[in-house]
Amino acid sequence: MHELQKTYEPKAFEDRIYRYWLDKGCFKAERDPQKKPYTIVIPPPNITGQLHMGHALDETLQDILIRWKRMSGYSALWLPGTDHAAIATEAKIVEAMRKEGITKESIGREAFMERAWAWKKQYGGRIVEQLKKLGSSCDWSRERFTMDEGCSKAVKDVFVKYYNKGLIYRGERIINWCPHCRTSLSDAEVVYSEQAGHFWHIRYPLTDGTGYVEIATTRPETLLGDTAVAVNPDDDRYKDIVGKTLTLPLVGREIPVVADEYVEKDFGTGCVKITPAHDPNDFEVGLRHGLPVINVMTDDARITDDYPDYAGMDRYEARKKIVEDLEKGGFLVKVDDYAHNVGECYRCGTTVEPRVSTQWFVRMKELAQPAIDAVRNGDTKFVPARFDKIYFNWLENIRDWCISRQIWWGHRIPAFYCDDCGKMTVSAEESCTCECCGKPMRQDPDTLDTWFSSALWPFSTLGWPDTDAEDFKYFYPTNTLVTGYDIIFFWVIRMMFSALENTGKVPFDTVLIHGLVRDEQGRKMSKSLGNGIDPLEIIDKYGADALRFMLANGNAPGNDMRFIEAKVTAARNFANKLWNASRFIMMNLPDDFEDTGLPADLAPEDKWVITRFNTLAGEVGTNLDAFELGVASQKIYDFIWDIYCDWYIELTKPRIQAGGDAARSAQAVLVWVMKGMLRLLHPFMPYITEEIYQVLTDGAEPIMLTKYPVYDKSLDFADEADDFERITEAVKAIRNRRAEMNVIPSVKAKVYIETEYRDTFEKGRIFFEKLASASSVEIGESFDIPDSVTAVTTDARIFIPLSDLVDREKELARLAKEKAAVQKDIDFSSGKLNNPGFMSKAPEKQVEAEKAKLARAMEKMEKIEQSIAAFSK
RNA sequence: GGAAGCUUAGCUCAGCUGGGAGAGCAUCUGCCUUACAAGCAGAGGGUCAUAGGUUCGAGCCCUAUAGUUUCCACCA
Repeated sequence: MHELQKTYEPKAFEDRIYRYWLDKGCFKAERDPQKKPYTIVIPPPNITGQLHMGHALDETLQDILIRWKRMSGYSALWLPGTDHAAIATEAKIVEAMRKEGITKESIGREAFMERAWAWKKQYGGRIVEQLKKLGSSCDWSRERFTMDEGCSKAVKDVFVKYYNKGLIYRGERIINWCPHCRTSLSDAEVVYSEQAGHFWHIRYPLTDGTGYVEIATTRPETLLGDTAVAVNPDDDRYKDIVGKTLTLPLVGREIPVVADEYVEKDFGTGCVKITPAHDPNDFEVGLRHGLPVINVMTDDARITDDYPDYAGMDRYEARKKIVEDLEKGGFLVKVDDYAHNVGECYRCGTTVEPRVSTQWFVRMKELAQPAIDAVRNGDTKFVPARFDKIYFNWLENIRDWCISRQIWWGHRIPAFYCDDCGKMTVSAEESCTCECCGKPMRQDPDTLDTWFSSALWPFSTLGWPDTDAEDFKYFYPTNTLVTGYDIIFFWVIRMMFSALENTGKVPFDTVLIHGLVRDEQGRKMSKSLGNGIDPLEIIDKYGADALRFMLANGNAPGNDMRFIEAKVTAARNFANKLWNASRFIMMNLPDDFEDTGLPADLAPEDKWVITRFNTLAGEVGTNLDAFELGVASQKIYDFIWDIYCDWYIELTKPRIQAGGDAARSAQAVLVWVMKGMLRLLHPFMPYITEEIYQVLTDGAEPIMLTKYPVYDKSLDFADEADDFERITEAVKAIRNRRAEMNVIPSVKAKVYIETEYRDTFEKGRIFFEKLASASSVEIGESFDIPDSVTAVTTDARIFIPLSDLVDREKELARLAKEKAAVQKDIDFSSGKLNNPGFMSKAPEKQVEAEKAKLARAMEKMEKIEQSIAAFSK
């Protein structure tokens, strides 16, 4: 057995403890038929990622839950893994190659994939190692990756199944295009930000030469692809020109004027240029009116060769040139400043270009409905519940999901084409031969949206599509999904409908939503602001336990929190407090101490602390059941610091110093409560609790595999505990009086306690000496000690004869003030009890409580009045 | 345009199904009382944004208003 070192230094043991858990196989979940399963699948961090505060919060909450459930008798599985992060990873690799002067195209798909896998091998494990520093009790033997064999099989199977059911289709649609990543994006992958732009007003002349219409646009370069101008059918200004044609400036194309409800009469000029290939709304208008779709840009947003004057220019150069040319040609009417929202790629921030192209889509309507129903009928619930509104809102307005990406790193779309006859086959096979021509088919070059595979994560990681897989049968559906509100759209929704469609069950029963960790000023932590705080640095400085406690404590689910270093310091100080308390206990244990549980001969203070601990255990369980982790941790903190350290340890000191049987029973209770509170705290601060427990129990067993305390009726000594508080109340009253009068602790004074609870106070005699600086204690029915300091509690009048310090005037004034305060209590309580409404409508429990309160106040009032009378003599 | 959150002590935030407002930090006063100065004992500090309403009773429920943050939609 090693001893605890004098100061709390988390660095000295955290890594050692983590290895100890790994060596003992503590994280490994067994499929124990005797136990109930409890499963969490980790939101897989990107392999490109570095641990940030968001992860730290997310993992901490999951680890608290999984450790608590594991200690509560569940077969608890926390399944870890990583996400291949298609676009983000490909971007990193392309960037690395660029530095070497290589491009994707120059080395080809196969060589690129080799590089990508090598990159994954080298860096993909980095974030996993960082997770371990936090103390995450993941079952690493079950670690998965979204592109491993099993997950890839699940992806293919789902794709083929969806296709055969008509849930996946391929078609030419307008999609969000990132010219930098050169791929399509889903709606969820576009973020909007307001930007200062311009509104260019341009004249389009009527072909018959009878005039012109004026349109306004924020993107004049798209003029090249205009195939109509639309007006509102009810707009009298333009009634006559509907059906006529215009001559498109610079291009010379003849385009019709069409009438469409989409156009708002009162906005702009009431005339809208229609570019079906480069605007989602225009695309719809185009469909309604059978307009041609003319794509004017390449995949990197340059003008195509069809427009020689602008060919090869990027869209912003082209914009400039086109505006100049319009001006020269007399078509430009005016330019207004205009702030508008611009869509950007969520990965690289490049302005998205809406673009018509052939892509694969998931038909969402049929899939969305069961996902809506599952939350509506409570199969899955959000914590806090308000997030279901966001969920419903998104699902009810969902559009088809564009799942194909024009990148190479990811799951390749399992569709094959025959170049001879044009036949397409969708198949999970590696390769296909054309049914008609018997020739090898060419696989679709595109890959799938990274979220397509993460949507299957809760079941693909457990062995699905093999529905007989033991893990799948035992651990699925999972229980709690812990994630930030910012990825409800990306992930939670897609897991919901994917699980319902493929497994017939919801993927989890609860979604615990947390907020963002912001900086001290409340700003979002971001790379560009450079205000991010590295969790690893914090762990290095204060320990993982302090960071975890800070993240879990005093925060309500779903709310953002600020990262304030002082809060970590406070958590570290708490750990230090616990550390020192355990040192105190251990240095006072005899070498032959045998831990045989609670002794038979419990002192009043023992029953008091045991009762309070027992109550705490009950409350913590209730709070954890309700996912109120912050409330639970606060209660544990309060108990350890205020009850155990500040009171109970002090209360045991007389017995410890006395030695013998008294000391032995005190030691036994100290150890018993210490072990209990270490267990309660363990999910929050796993390292320090394990370290102390190991030393305290001489390495008998890991605390993380012991039983989590729950309320135990046989340990509830409520009446005796309440009785004991007459003593603590009196001690506090004496301390209070002494402090007010600036009497230092080394100045001892005799204490006379006048009370009807003489037995109670007799038992607490020693505490007045040790905790209230009493030189000696007299307990009696009635005292008359002139010129003494008085302290009054509900149950006692206490006289402290510090005659030279007593100022009668001040003392009387103080008593008068106290009297007024108690009088207020009496008025309040009797007011309530005299209120017929309260008496007839309030629950009986309330009425009884109020009566008891009044009785206590009356008792105290009587004592104050006695004291005033004595002083006034 | 639609939706949600927040507004509680100087600061950062808790406050469970409505029953006389709490913590940490900061401030002030004492104290090295041999587990802990990363500590101990005390103190001060709040018309719980505003205005109505429901209720015997409202920080908590309802309505409106103001400020603030965020999400969704996207009128060219």
